[in-house]
Amino acid sequence: MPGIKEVAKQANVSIATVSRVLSKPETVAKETIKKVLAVIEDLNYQPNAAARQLRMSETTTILVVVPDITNTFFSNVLRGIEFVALENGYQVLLGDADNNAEREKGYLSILRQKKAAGMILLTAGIEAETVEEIASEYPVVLACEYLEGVNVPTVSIDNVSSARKATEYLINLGHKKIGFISGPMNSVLGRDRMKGFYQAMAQYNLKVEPDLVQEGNFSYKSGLDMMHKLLAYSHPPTAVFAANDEMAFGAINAIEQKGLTVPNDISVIGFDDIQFSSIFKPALTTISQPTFDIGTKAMELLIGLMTKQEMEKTQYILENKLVLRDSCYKCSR
Amino acid sequence: MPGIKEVAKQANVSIATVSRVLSKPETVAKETIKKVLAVIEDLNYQPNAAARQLRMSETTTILVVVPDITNTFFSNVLRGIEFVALENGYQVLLGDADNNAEREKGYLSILRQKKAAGMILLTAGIEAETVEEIASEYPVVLACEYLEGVNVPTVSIDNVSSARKATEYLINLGHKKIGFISGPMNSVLGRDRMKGFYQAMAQYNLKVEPDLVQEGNFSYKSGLDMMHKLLAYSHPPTAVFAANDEMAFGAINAIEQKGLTVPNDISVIGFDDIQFSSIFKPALTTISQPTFDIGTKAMELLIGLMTKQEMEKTQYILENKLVLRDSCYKCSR
DNA sequence: ACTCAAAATGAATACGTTTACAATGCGGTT
DNA sequence: AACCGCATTGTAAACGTATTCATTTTGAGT
Repeated sequence: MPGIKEVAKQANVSIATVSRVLSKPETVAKETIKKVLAVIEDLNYQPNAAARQLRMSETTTILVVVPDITNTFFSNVLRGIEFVALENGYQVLLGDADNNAEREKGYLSILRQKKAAGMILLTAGIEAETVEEIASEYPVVLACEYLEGVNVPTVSIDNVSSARKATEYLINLGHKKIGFISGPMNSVLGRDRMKGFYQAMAQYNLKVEPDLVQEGNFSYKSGLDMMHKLLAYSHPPTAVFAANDEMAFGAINAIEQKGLTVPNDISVIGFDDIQFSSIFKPALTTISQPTFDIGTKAMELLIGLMTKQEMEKTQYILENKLVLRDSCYKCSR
Repeated sequence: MPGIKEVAKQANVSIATVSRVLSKPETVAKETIKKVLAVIEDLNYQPNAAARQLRMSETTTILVVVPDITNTFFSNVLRGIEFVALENGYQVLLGDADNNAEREKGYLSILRQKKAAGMILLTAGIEAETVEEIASEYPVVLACEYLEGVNVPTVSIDNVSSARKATEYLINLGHKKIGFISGPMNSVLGRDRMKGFYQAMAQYNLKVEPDLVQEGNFSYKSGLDMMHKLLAYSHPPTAVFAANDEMAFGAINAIEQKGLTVPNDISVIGFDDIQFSSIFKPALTTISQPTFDIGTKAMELLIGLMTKQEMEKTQYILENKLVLRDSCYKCSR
């Protein structure tokens, strides 16, 4: 409630001095600083953010757009972002796109209104060119997804090679008939992981049967449904690669509903290594992403952009690893 | 980039009319509106949020403080909040307290700087009196937790009676030696749920053995550890009530690690009904909270406070229900 | 054609800061 | 004594918008 001029009056100085005490203390006499600080403390004065922002034309808020806040994978990245944001005096504005490209687009106005100084996109439901256009005007970094040919600072893992790695693991276990439950084809993530699957199969001269590739939408239910579809074929796969963990859980439960067991009858591998993957039974073999690190790195990158620092590098591919647990086993057939 | 005066110049009107076109269109001629709107469209003009906020001394941002963004229980509430926030033109600023009261306190300055018009607390790590003090100065609503004797608008479930209900269910199944894995005693949630447990036991004249009550911290690992402790006693319980689902998972996995099965050897009931509870095996019997609704209701309440509407009611206790799944069974001993 | 109320517009101010610039005071140098 | 440089402080102007008040335009009624 009290403004800077109230402080100035009580401290018997000009408002300029008060302002300086807060932002450039080295230019004001120690004696005065002490006096002013005392009044500030006394009145519990806090500078008005809007006024400061207007004057300086810069804000300390940034926007993070998440496809689904409920997914622990994303919320972990978010945690990383918030962590370094806070450390550097930034606040994060949350935009839950709810898997809806239109809603995602709506958040862009926040940048235009200068309510946020920059943005981190945890997904790209919107078209690549729109992203590039926005990025040319405002500080933007892409996390989790790598957009081919788009020159926007990015931090992610290599989804293609990771998916290849997962598939190879299954192949090396002796599996030949391998099913794939993909993510939605309209997402980069979905397409990249599928690409990796095909690469691995081709590399080992294994034929991928179109019937054994089903498109899910990253949800538990789609994993369950698609697995049931796969099980209905005359020659079901001996191993299944699900493009994320939640779908893998669905697949496993579908298999068990049919009276079969994982990994003895069918092996299942997932992707992401969310929290529950190690709690689930059987514990899920999966690709682990450094979610927290993706978040911190993305935020560091964004800070670099916003403060116009010279950047040695703007594309980061973080390491991921295959974590071996109990849901895969050697092929017995 | 273009300001209101650029629009004014190109439309050949004063900045006042441009402003009016945006905020009070009914006071300006249709002809002019069309002209101005065209220029706005053309220049892709967006009003500067900081300037507007400074002039009107009100912002459309609200702050939500979450104890742990990673917990799907809270992220679901958050989703509800964001949903109605967006619908009403508000943005939500995220504060992840990371289960740290100090960090939680730090977010209060955001209110003082007027960066946010109000706040929703999804937890109360800070003391009740601090909350009340803040609430007397700014619009604040409490969600998820009910603070005894604190007159702050609240939406939650009745944790005490729900915990009682869960315990009663176990008792009616014939269990007498019932263990309890509590939440942390420094949280209201933890204390309330324990209170319910004791009430039910007392009501049925069952003795609660101090050894069978263990304090966890709502994490999977603490559930696992505490259950191992319970199993180590000479007369382990035949049923266990875990104060949240994650600890229940830990308990179940601990039981199975000992070669026992749930629910045949020991029944386990949880609390919250997070997403994973129906996926887990055995599917978890638990108390289901209307998380999304808690979020929407809390945000509606906050909007009411911020717009100074007359409120018929400021304390909401939402319904919860016991969802029966596969982790509990009749006592065989 | 003239009047007058109502409708539409413009000029000017305030919101609470930061900061460029000017003003002041002080000690030391010539 | 006059002057200079430096440290400290104050004055005033901006930032982009909303709004009060005054002014102009419009249109209906005579």
